[in-house]
Order: sequence, then structure tokens, then C-alpha cells
Amino acid sequence: MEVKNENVAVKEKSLNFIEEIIENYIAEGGTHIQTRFPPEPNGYLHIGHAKSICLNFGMARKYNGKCNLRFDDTNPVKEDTEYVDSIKEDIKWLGFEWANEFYASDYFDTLYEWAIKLIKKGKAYVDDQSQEEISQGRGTITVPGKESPFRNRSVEENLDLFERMKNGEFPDGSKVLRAKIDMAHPNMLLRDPIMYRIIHTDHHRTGNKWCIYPMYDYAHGQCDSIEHISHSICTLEFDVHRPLYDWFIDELEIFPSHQYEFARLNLTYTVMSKRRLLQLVKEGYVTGWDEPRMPTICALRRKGYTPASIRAFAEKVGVAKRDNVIDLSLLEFCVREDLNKNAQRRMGVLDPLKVVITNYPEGKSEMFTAINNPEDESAGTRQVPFSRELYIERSDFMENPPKKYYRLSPGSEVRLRYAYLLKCEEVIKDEEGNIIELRCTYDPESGNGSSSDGRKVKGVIHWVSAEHAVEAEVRLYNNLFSKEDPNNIEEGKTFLDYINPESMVVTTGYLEQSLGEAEVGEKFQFERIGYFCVDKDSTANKPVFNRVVSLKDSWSKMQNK
RNA sequence: UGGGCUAUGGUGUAAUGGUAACACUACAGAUUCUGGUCCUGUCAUUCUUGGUUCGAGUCCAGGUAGCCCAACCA
Repeated sequence: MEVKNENVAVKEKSLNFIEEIIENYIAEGGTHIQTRFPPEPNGYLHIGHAKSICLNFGMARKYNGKCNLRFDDTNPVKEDTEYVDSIKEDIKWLGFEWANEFYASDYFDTLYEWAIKLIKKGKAYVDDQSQEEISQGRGTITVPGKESPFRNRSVEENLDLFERMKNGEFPDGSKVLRAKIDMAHPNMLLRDPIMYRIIHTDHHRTGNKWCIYPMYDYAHGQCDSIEHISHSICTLEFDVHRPLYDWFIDELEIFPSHQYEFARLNLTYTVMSKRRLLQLVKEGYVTGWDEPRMPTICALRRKGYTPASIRAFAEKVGVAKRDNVIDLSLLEFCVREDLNKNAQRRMGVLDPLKVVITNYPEGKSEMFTAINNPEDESAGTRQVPFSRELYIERSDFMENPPKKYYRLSPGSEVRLRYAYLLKCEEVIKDEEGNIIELRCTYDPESGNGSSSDGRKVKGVIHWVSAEHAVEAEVRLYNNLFSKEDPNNIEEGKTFLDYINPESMVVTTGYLEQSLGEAEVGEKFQFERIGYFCVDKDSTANKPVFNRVVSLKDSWSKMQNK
């Protein structure tokens, strides 16, 4: 068979700058690609971490390399195994596998030996100054720091003191080990950075073995080096740390890992800082880290987001070095795109209005065949029960409809999805004038696809048979914050003042019979409304559904204009 | 004695001296037993001022704006 070279002008997908760095590295003879995802186990992963995960694991996958999971557990007072477990679960759920599971604490012995090496080289010293004195001595951004009076201790004295620090002879805060670099350096981080501090606290993995713990800057690069990380990818705020990262590697003469920085992800209508997310949880603004309004991965999972949709999102936001705020609508687009292809359709009425079909026999019911997914023929069909009394959506009826209203109104006719044409004959109201019921008639000749006289109806509405309906709790989520950038705080306010009072609206829905058996985590499209996922709060009698995202709704947009 | 990073539509990301492209959003239209999906169309003189060049988003010089850094956090 002849293979035609049709797409001569096929455009290659452009590379992001990290990929360019890696391809240059390969072009220059680099052979092993090794990355790592290095979370501190002190909180739950959020969508911003997902970007980093997709990047680190994605680069390894694309270039036949490996990606390690390494927990950056150098501070025992903040870390816990609870977080280790959730982080591993989230990464797996996103669809990635780490080559090795490591911990910075695995390397505490090596790090300690290396500190001694630096002391012997005259590149590190024990400082007895108080925290405040050290802070003072560091100077400021515009004024150089002053050297510590302990800076020129002998190697022997430093060795002795450092060993006794390790042996627990000194209380917390009484001494630190510092690198001897340059107290006048324009980069504050190089003004004799602290390498070790004394913390008499049990570590979640090493227990009470250590009472001195390495700082991030003294640990991270060396851990990368030990693991032969070729491309250490981190976020932009660490770029000022890079000279220090390189300094330790140079002085220690160890494997030269290199650090590259990209801009972290920000999303409109939410916050991403760990501190603020923690505050939302602790102060009860949400019920937990996995509450579906949160931007955490576990919350998105519970809400009904799919791993594929988050991976697609991470791909679409790109990787660059400039600060960015991504529209939440892009995330929503990604999950709609996935669920449109993969979620089965059902009918559910979330704001019910009763309809009685006066010319339909009492006690009768019949089944109609409904298509499970028009995007996927293999999803097949199902049977939906129909009877004399139905629920329809309140918004699908208007007594005095505006122009272009295709739905039901007095005297008008609509198609009941997969069933009959329905005509509204009478509106029943209570004493206060609220519409409580509609009396309608149906056209017996118009069932399932056929229309006896060929007349066409513009509107199609969903419905549920009242006697067969399943009652469910439905949680409708909206943006957690009503302000596009809740981090931009006006004077006298806090970010909490921007919490959207309608970020969660709970209603009772009447759902199609087949939804009674749905399992936790199953996702459906409720036709004409949105995508919904069965929540873990469901009980045998009462399922609970989370709205993943609404369907696009050009009608309500028109209305709001 | 300050240092570092970054500037391209409403939002992101490309264009690697040679026609400013792609996605999302928004708007308009077509199709439709989902006002969904699918499809079509519309929306930028690339922060600014000079310079180099036949030709500059891209190179050079000077401005301007934004972000990061003064935890014994990561």
C-alpha cells in the first residue's frame, strides 16, 4: 500500500521551555532524564500541585525517564503521615506512577556527613546567636549584613559543637549551623544561610533519632543530587534559591542536579495558598479538605472531576515563567469535554412543578426508550417509565413567556423528551397566586419519535414520572468566592469576606427511576442541566448528588442581557 | 547595596529576524427530540521610546509596570 505524505505542512506541536531545555540536554548527549515531585507532607494537594505533577511525571514519561516521589520532610513540627497517604492517593488517582518513593529523611545521615565535610572545609560554622540577633545581623534588602561574632570559630570547635548539637546537649534555638558565604551578598539567601536548627520533636519517620534538622536549602539540592535528578523543576519563587542550590552542590562536589523554575498556577474565583485553605477548613467555612468547593485534588475528585479532565487542563494551561491567572472556565471546559463523551444521560427535575395529564388514563404507565449517550452508541439505551402525573422543571413553564421562549406556556405545546407532545390547558394556583400545578393534555399519536401530522415543536423538556421518581439530595456548587481574585483584598477586609453565599445550594431533586441504584462516584449528565456525581454521603434511602458543572446555557445568558 | 524574574487579544500559550497562530471566554449564525454536543464566523498594529536591519513580537539601548527575596517554613 502506498503511504501518501499528505500533511507535508503538519505543524509540530510547539515545546514548552522545559521541554526545550530537556531536548537541548539530549542533543548535547544527556542520556538519563530523572525528575521528581517533592511535596512537603503538611497538607493536601491542590490543582496547582496537579500542574506540577503532570509536568514532572509527564516529562519523565515523554522522554523515557523516571520520576521519583520524594517527601520533603525536613521539619517534624509541621509534617504528618496523614498527609503522606493522601498525597500518594492523589498522584495515583491522577494516573501517575513514581519510580521510587523517597523521603528527605532517608538522607539525614548523608546530609549530616556532608555538613561535617563543609565544616572541615571552613565553609560552615556553629552560631550561638539568638534568632533575633541572627535576623538583625542579616541586614536588609538595601543594607549589608554583619558577620556573626562566632563566624571564625576553629574547625575543631565547630566540629565539637555540631556533634554536641546532634547529641542533644543544647536546647531548641540555642545554636544553629550556618554556611559561611557572604554577609554582604545582594541575595539575602547567601548571607550565611542556616543549614541546621535544633528541634527536639519526634519526626513522623525517624522518631527521636534526630534533634537537629536540615533546612530546605541545605536539603533539597543534595537530595536531588543523591537521586541523580537531571531536571529539578520547581515554582518561580524558588529562583532566588538557585545560587544556593548550586553552591552546596559545588562545595560538596556531588552530582550536579540543576533547578529550573516555572510559574505556579492561579485560578480565578479561588485561593490556592495552603494557609488560606487550612483556614477555610479549620474555621468551618467548608466541611473538610475534600469538600467539593475546595480546589484540592480530593475535593475535585469528590465533586466529580475525572483524572483525564485534570490532565487535559494541566496540558492546556501551558508552562511558562510569567505570572498567570487561569480562567476557571477552562477547568470547567475540560471536565465538560470529558463527561460529554463519557457520562450517561439521565433525566432529573431539580425544581419540580407538577403536571397532570388529564387525558392520560389513571393508573396506567408505560415505558419509553431513551438513549444513554448520543456521543457513544455503545452506551445503549434504557427504559424510562411514564405515567399520568409528572414533574417538570419550574423554569420550563411561564405563564407570560417572552419572545423566543420555546418551552411550555398556557395553550402551547412542547415535546416531552423521548415521549409525547404535551399541551398546557390550565394553570392551577394556590390562594397566594403561586403556580402549584399544570393541567395538560397529550397527543397519543406523538409517542417516541413519531408525530402523527408532522407538526413541529421547538421546545423539548425533560420530565420525571411522579410515582416512579427517586428523591435525592442535590448539591449545587458555584464559585467559592464571588470575587474573581479573592487574594486582592480591599482595606479592612479579609479573603473570607469574599466567600460566595451561594457557593453551595442544597435542593431536593426528583430523579429518573434508574438513578436509585447509582454507585458512589458514578457520573451522569442530567439532560439540559449539568453533570452530577454520586456523593459518599449517599444512603440507601436517599442518594446525594454533587453538581460537577452545569451545562452551557445560552438561554439563561440571553435572559440576563 | 539592593538583587532576581516577567511583560503578546478578556484569559492562557505559541511564533527561535520573514504573513502574529492555537485553546478558553464572549458575541453572531447554522444544525438539533438536550437552548447541550458538533459546525461556521467575529474579536490584537505584541508595555513604552529610540536604534540596528530590505524586514523586528523576536536583536540593541533607555524608560515604565508587575511579581519574588530580609522564617531557626517549604
